[in-house]
Amino acid sequence: MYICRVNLTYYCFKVKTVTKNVLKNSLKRIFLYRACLYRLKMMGVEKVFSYTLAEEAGVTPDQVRKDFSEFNIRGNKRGGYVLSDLLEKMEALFYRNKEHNIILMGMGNLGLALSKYSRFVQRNMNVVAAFDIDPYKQKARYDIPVYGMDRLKEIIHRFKVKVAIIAVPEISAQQVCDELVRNGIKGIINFAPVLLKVPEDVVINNINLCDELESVIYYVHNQIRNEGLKNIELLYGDMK
Amino acid sequence: MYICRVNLTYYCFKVKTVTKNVLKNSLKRIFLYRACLYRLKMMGVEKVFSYTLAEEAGVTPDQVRKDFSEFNIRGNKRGGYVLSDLLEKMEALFYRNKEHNIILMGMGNLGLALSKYSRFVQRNMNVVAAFDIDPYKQKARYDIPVYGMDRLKEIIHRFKVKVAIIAVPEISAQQVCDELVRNGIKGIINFAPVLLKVPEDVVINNINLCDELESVIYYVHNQIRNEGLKNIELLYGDMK
DNA sequence: TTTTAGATGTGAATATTATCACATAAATGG
DNA sequence: CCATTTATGTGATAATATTCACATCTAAAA
Repeated sequence: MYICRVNLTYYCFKVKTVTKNVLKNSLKRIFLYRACLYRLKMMGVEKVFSYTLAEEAGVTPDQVRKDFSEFNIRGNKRGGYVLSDLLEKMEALFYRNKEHNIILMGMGNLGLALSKYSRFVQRNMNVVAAFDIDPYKQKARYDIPVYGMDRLKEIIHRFKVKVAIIAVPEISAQQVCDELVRNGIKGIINFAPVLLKVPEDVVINNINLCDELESVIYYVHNQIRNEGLKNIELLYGDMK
Repeated sequence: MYICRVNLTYYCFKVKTVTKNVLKNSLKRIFLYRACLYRLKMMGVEKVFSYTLAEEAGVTPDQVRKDFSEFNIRGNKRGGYVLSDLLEKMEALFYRNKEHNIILMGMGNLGLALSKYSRFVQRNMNVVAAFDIDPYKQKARYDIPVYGMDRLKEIIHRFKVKVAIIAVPEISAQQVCDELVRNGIKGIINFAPVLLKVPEDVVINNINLCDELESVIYYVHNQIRNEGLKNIELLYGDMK
């Protein structure tokens, strides 16, 4: 437990050392829990227990409590968790209270769709500008301004942008990525179907739509279910 | 090792029992390896070793070999792997040789973008039709035909569709999902930010764009890097 | 107010996953 | 053609993640 003072106010900190993977896995489930909690909230639920949430999320109650423990999210002994409290703590985890400015690279089909995705705004994530090399797109009217790459540096600095979305064609993705990194971007969501090379201090989250679809096809074809049996038999065929 | 005969040809099968999670994790990495291999192929590489691929994918050589072993993908002792062979085997894994008909639910911003996503076609995944309740969209001209829900059953049967993409608003996602399941759909990619409830034999792959973005923001803000240090310190602040 | 029941939070135990290490096989060179 | 080198493939081992179990605390009941 550490105590420090900022502007006449004392803050009390707890320091916890965890391995990065523990955090990653827990974090993924925190997203899951949050989705469940919003659903339960809609249904009028005000208080949840670890087993309520576990049931909804398809995990064990222990896992829920352990995950909460990981992020220092605490409930009431015997009293479970107050749903609104839980959600508040989770939103705080994701810096929801602060505003985040994001830029969008590429105004093709996907970029256009993302630029209109209103949910980002609902969650304090503002797509402040898009960039595209097509001069026509720079002139056309969209929900957000579209610039050429020449104004990238200026916009990133003005809006203190740290995170970018890459929705450009595969062929130019790495080049765009390098340019972003050069201008101080620290986090990237990449929709281009390539693995981008970035320095160690830049976080990349790849979303490959084809891969996602193919993995579903694989599961369907091999009849691998989400629930039920734990072990499966694989057949490897070879013509003789 | 099992041997069976089909149409005068003998097939030799190897049966392997694995836990579902091992398969899931390995499969995810197989996608990763495949992406790396395509990059290496573009660079003119023809032969790879487990350590070449490991380096590219950011895993250990042992992991690569173990994963290959899981899916019975075999190389040449001392000779590494012939790149084109590897890719062929991987594509076969994903039933790339067969055609897959897919339907798209919802022709909003995201649905429209997905309907134009040409890469699906390149990988033998055909979006044969879209569905939207908006009569205007049913009349308008798109790259693929857009129908009302009344024709869902007919199309699914005609094209033997097993996999669907849900890109409808959150509010109607569960309803659409139920309708799909009722008509025999066994795999779903869901872009609506809700957790869909499905029977055990239906596979769901949720892609939540906000969550993905938020997780990047979380990593950036907490300076959690992808590489480097294995342990991190978390600070949990409370005002005193 | 005291007791009781019931849920949390977390160290300990178990299960799972990744790494190690080496037997094995193939290409190369003498 | 044999020795040697080198990369694969996979059991054995180490590391990691999940589940168990229980001490702890609190809300409700008596």
